[in-house]
Amino acid sequence: MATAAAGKENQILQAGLILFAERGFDATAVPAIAEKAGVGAGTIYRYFENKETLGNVLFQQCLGRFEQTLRSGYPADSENSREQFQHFFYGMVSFTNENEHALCFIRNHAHAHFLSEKSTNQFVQALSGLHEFFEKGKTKQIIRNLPANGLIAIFFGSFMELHRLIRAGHLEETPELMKGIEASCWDAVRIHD
Amino acid sequence: MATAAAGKENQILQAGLILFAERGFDATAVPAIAEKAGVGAGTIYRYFENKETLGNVLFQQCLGRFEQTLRSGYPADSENSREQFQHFFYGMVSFTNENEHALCFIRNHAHAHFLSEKSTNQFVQALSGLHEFFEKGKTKQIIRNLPANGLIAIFFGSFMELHRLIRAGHLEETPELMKGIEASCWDAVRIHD
Amino acid sequence: MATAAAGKENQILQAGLILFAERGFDATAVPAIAEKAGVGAGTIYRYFENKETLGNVLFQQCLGRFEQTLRSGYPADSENSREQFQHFFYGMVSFTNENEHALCFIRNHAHAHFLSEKSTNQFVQALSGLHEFFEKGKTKQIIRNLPANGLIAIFFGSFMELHRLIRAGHLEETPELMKGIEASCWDAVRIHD
Amino acid sequence: MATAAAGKENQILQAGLILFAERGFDATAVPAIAEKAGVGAGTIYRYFENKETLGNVLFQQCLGRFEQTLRSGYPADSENSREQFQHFFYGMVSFTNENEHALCFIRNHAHAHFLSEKSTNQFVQALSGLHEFFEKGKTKQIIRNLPANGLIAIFFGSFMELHRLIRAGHLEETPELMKGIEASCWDAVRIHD
DNA sequence: CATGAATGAGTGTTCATTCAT
DNA sequence: AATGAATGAACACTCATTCAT
Repeated sequence: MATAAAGKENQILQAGLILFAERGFDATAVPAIAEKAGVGAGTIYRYFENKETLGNVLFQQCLGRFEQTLRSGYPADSENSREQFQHFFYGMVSFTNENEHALCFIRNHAHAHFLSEKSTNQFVQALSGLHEFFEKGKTKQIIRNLPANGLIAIFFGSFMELHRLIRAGHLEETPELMKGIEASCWDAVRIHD
Repeated sequence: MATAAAGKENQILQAGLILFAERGFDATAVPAIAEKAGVGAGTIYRYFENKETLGNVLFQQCLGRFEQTLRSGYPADSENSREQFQHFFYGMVSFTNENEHALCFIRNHAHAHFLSEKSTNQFVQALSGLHEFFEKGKTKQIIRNLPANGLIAIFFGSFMELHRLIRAGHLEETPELMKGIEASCWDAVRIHD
Repeated sequence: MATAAAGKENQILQAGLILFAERGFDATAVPAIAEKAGVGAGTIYRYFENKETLGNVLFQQCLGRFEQTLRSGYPADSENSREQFQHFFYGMVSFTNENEHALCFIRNHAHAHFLSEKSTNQFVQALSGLHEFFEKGKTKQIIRNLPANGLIAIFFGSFMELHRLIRAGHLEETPELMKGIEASCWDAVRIHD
Repeated sequence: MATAAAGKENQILQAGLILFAERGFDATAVPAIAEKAGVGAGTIYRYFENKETLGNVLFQQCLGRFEQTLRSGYPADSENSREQFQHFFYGMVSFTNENEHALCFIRNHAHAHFLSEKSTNQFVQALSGLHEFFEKGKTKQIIRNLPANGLIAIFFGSFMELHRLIRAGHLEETPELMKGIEASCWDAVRIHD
């Protein structure tokens, strides 16, 4: 079967993602990943040089998918900043729903010791769309005059924390709630008359 | 000597806090804590049952101090919600400045595997002042009609992420910046006319 | 194809010899042998039961070739012991030159843990010509009255150590040097008037 | 007990020496050393950075003792070269008797992959007395005109091989035998009239 | 026949924890 | 009370060997 090999690699990546997201990188044993992936412990080392490499591949893969989600369908030419912001917001929502552990993993390991420079750069890269949006918005006097990475932090930090609450069951993800949160985030970053 | 013992305990707590904040709980070795604390490795086990206990004590202590900071001087009777909000905001700011590693540690371990139920509850408890503030504000039609823990998440998440940027040197903590951030956070949670 | 199979077996033997000689048996991985031999790792197990067997086959083969070299052209009927000794000496010299890694491998693994009894016996067997020569020489009062295996040890030990020096580049193999060494070895084992 | 700590280190060194000498460095597992030494596996790492370090410490220690044996009581001022040579020979004999596994270990690992440069230098250093002796002997026209390291190889190689035979029980170490071997080695390196 | 992906026992090493001092 | 040497279970990782293809 041609998919067998790729299958194993994916099983390892998936198992690693779940365990890293749930327990953290340092608290996850390689044999535990192997067991969850349904492969032998040695098999992991056929696909990844070591545990750190697996962590970095996973990190970059998640960020790549995240960036993809934010970019695809972005109304770049629109003059409606709010519409663009909503694209980002609901893009992130759908990303979290489609990639159950990805954002959790990214969030908890965004500044972890095992990350390579490439991984760190990927993080900046993934948010470059938002960065650009905020910069443009500031020149158009629509977005608050704060450093763009600060604005990203406000938006991203809020979102992450809310995401956790929802995942933990402390908040129910209803359309109304999401609408309220989106409005809140928007009001946090925009200029008010 | 009673103070000597208390001194050792504090040295251990301080060393543990710094290392847990900088490297993470799992990546920190107990002997490393002992060395930084200037005590023998075995001494740690005279004051704390095990590494997890030390982690939990530290977590609860930090949150206790955090809660204290938010509570002390709170203008509970004021009718000016904005003033109350500013108290929270600048309380958090001064807390981070006075407790260099505390918020970092809390942030990175807020949902760690080693936390006891008591620690988790302490987290909720520490934010209960904010919770109350938001609930009252909602009845007064000043605060957005979102679940209080959601509002906390927005405020706290933003603040944490910004704190990281500042600590990493990517953002400079100037009075203007803090004023801008405070306004942003306020606009995120309040109702706009 | 019969030759193809034999070809593979020889490739494996050759690769194994080189790596065992250079790195040692224990420090050589089977997949490394496979790679050097240009065959799949599994193929090795088609020709050899396991790594130990490969080591033993190699050991015996090298010793067999060594014995062959010493035997062929030996002036058995000569009354000139020195001439016979020179045959052994220069036979060993030419063997080392024609079998770059064989003596190295033999030397470093002459008493290795993986050797079977048969391999050990082969070692004695390979030197039986020398043994006989020394025994005869002793009865003829030409060779020193020491146990034959002791005389072999003196001759063989010297030769091996010199061989290493030459291979390591610490000594240059010139005809004069070889002549001097031969004389030295001969003086070590013969009776002096 | 003051000797307890030093005792452990010595137990580890002794156990390591025996196992490395008998089985070889690569074929010896660290837990096996620990077991033979009667200590926990982790204890080895309190005294030695890693297995390689243990190997190098052992190598240097053995060579140090060897050099000491050769140096102590050496009749440096004697004009009698034969007497000096006998000092070396019987020094080596007594060294092998007093340090059962040391020479075996040195011999089998004299060019092993794990040796540091310092260890390699120590090897040269340990034989520097012999080197000097041979060089002086050559100028005095007593020693054969061969490179000194070649002469060392002849002497050392013979001795090593004989040592193995004796240790394996294939040769009995009697005074007569040793006298004969000494004479043989001397005749190997000296100039004959 | 030949392969090389897959395995898991075994390796060297770390570290939370204990305990004799 | 305080220590830190000692421990051994658990870790990340390797490699001889197997077997489906």
